[in-house]
Amino acid sequence: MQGQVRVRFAPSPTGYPHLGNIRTALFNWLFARHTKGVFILRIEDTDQARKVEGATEIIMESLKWLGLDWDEGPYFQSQRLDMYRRYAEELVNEGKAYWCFCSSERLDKMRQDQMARKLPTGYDRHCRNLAQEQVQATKSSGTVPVVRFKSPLEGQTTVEDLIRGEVIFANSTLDDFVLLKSDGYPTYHLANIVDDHYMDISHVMRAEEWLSSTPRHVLLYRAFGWQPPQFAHLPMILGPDKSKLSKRHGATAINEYQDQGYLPEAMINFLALLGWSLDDKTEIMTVEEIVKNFSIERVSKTAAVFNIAKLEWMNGMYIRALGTQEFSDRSLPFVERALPPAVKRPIDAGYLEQIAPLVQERAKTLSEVPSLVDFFFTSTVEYDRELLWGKLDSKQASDILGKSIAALEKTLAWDAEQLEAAIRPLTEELGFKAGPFFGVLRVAITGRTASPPLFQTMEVLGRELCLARLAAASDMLKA
RNA sequence: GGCGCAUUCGUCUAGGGGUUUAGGACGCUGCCCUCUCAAGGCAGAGAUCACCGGUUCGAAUCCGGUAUGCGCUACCA
Repeated sequence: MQGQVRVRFAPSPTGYPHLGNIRTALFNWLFARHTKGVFILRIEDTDQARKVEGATEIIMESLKWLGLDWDEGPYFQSQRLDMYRRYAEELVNEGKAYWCFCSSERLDKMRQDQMARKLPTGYDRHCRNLAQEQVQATKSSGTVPVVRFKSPLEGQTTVEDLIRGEVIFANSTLDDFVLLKSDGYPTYHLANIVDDHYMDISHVMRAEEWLSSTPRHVLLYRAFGWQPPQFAHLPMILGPDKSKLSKRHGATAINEYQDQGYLPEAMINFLALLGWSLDDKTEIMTVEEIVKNFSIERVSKTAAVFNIAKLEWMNGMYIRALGTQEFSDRSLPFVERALPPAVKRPIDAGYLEQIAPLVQERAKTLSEVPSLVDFFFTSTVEYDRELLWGKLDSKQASDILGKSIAALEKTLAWDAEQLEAAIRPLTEELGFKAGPFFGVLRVAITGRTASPPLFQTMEVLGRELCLARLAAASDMLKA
């Protein structure tokens, strides 16, 4: 299939995928979907030492959560060891690579030395020209070698980058990097090139940190006689201190955002805008719109600082756009998980749905919902009695409560309209403004000074609970 | 130290030589709405487009240099 776009997301399972990784996955996916191409998932598990148990599963779950479905894979490099070894040996046989027996001690010392003398660091090519017999002898003595690539000593290598243009590297700055490690695993460089070629990858879209090693990759393609794919190095995502985003910056793993109640659709929208833009004004977009409009030409060159305040805003926008039922359903697991243990389970979904419209526009994340709705579920509410009167005094609060209880006891239809009709006239009667007056009732009923509108809250809470809480407040003032 | 990339409001960004008194968004401030908190509406502050030279009638936009930031510099990816 000539001309078809084939891209891949190739994470290494050395940890949970963070925002930067996922943004890379997203851009690849967007490009594939936009071009009706193929999106491939490949797990680059060639580092046995840093491998993290369960990371592959989390990677796949995260992609699924966001709706980034892949068409092929997951492929695992650890299952293709023979192939990499074969290609490494092929290069050795052709004189384009060589066996290196240098111990890590020697390498360390060499590096220390170079740094101390302020010289560029890099392998000193000690084993580059070993005689055939020497290689055989050392091998049979039991020393396990690595395979190193024979980088050209002079000339330059040009990388064509779709985002950055032509980037030129002097070959003298490239050392003889390792292709095959002594444990039989390939390095990233080898496995990556072999796989990208073998999988017929048309575009390599990855983070900018890879730009420096791209000339090595170009050289490798050339050594194999293969056509390199097109490269596009994406701008990096930075923490507030402008350094590469990492665990140091707090929550960076994508699944933490899921736990914190961010919606996948908001996450996609936000991440898409980190390094890409549609125009000078459009920000809220559906995935379909993003897919339709995505292009590498509009990817920016400059690194972006991850701005969580804007993510929160955007998530709030998406939450408010949800239907009540949808919002309620998606909040349920969070409520189930975070409400006090005393609240009986399972949580009444129907009741939650009644509450939902009252809190929906007040939540920036789903994980805030439990703390917004808890007083609807507990039998009583707790608060400091001073809260009850606020700027008034306890005597006034006591009057307000007494009169309100009396009026409410006579109210038969317990809906917001009737409740307001019963209470509001009292404010004038007793000479208070509505604010402070309702404030007393609000604290008595919800236990807090900020809540959804009073009468709607009372309607949902029901006559019995409301009267009980008002009575409790009244008693509290007498005590 | 070497190599590479980048540089527009605090942050995300628009801008591809004259339409720019540099536009939008988040955040911030104020006002309106209002029973509180939100949401919403309106207004405002906030960028000598890193700096210095050059090209041009004209530069945020093109070209050099400098500075700063970041990345890479592993038998990690």
